[in-house]
Amino acid sequence: MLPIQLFRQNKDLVLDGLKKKNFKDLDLVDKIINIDEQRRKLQVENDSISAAVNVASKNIGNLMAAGKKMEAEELKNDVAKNKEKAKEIANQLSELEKEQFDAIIVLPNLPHSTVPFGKTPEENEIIKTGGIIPVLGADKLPHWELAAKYGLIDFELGTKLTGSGFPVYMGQGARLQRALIQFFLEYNINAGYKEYYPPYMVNEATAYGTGQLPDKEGQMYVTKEEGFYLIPTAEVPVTNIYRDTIIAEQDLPVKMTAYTPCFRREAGSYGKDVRGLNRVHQFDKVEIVQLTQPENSYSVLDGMVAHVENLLQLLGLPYRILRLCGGDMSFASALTYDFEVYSAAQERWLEVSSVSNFEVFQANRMKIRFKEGTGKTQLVHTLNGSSLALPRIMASLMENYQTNDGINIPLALQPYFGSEKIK
RNA sequence: GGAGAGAUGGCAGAGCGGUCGAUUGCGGCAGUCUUGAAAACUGUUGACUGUUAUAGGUCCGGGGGUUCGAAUCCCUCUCUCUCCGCCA
Repeated sequence: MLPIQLFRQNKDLVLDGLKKKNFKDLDLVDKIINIDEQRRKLQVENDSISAAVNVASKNIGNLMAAGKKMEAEELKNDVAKNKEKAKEIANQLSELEKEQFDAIIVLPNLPHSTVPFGKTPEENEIIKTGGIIPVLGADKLPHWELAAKYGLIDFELGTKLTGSGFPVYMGQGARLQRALIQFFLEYNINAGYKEYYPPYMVNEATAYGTGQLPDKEGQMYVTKEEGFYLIPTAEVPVTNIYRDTIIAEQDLPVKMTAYTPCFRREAGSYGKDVRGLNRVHQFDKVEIVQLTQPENSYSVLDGMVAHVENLLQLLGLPYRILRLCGGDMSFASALTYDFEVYSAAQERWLEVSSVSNFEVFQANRMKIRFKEGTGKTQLVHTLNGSSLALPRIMASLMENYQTNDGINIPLALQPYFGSEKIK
């Protein structure tokens, strides 16, 4: 949620940002500013009545103690009148507050100045390409066929147990999955991230904090009795660890990592997009989250991008890094870099990580603040990224490293996997 | 699932209708003393809103009520703890 101060101080900045994000309903900005002015006027009125009532109440107490009952009664009448007026104002006030909130909550975050203009994924900016795309023979197989050939993943079995999009990993496939999780976590921990193992279900307040609610309600699974949401990413519980807290400045940056399964309903997808591991309802991911001072957040973002890039290099996968355009960015993000790896049998790029700076957008909702040296409290910037999402890494590893007699395991992964090759 | 107790500032813990945003202790910060540190002593130490700045207003788990006035009384919800039952 955008801080209201921004509207008062820099309306043009808000408007320009919203345009870049292709937000249509720009009239909301003026509406919010108007409401805010009215609201504050009423607030002042309300406060002065409260002040009068407070003084009168104290006087009544004193008069009663002095035995001047008549005068006390008179004052009581005054107070009663004031309170009637106050009630009216309070009603208007809460109405305005709600109106303001409803208007401001639907506004997306403002994009960073480096975010390119654009509406569709095609307009994302490719800022870097790395690694070498392997040359495969004509008999190359897509990962779903490799999965069947070596008995690594059973998609139909998952359909039997649950439904489509819930693959069952088995044997060497399950082991590869476990090895990747371990590898990613260790890599993050070595870079100074603290490991967390959070709940896989969260309550409404938590889902709201990171912006899943009210924006993406339909994308999450919900439990029937409790109304808990199955997490679509570890970002949700992990960032919320610091909800409603004031962090000492010397404890920044806070660096957290967590492995969790992720659950996404992803209604409306079809065709080659959902084939095999390309898009599933349950998948594993290792996430990194940082909370920082505002002035550091963009260098921290660069650091996280380098961190994820290095991980892909260790796996020897061909990758590219995209800076998302305004129209393709998520609701809450100010700047997002997507990482895609090339899956050499499908001959397509697959998104495996998304690294974003949310600036104060999430922190404002969650009231995550820090205390400066001067004693002033202000909102932190929140950042997160995947390092990494598992299924598409699996897909690309399988396809790119396939040989006639098996699938090679990259060197960096071998200590975790326990052998050099899947046969 | 059954029975009982409780939720107050970073933590511990008082307050049970009026000058309480809240006694006190610990912790934190600053100072005195010291070559330095510790100890001791002194002072200071919540958040939000708001004003040019003062001021003012709000907040004692959430919501509602009684009252001129509520942390204090009533209702309700949520959560925590203790005991019993059940269970991996």
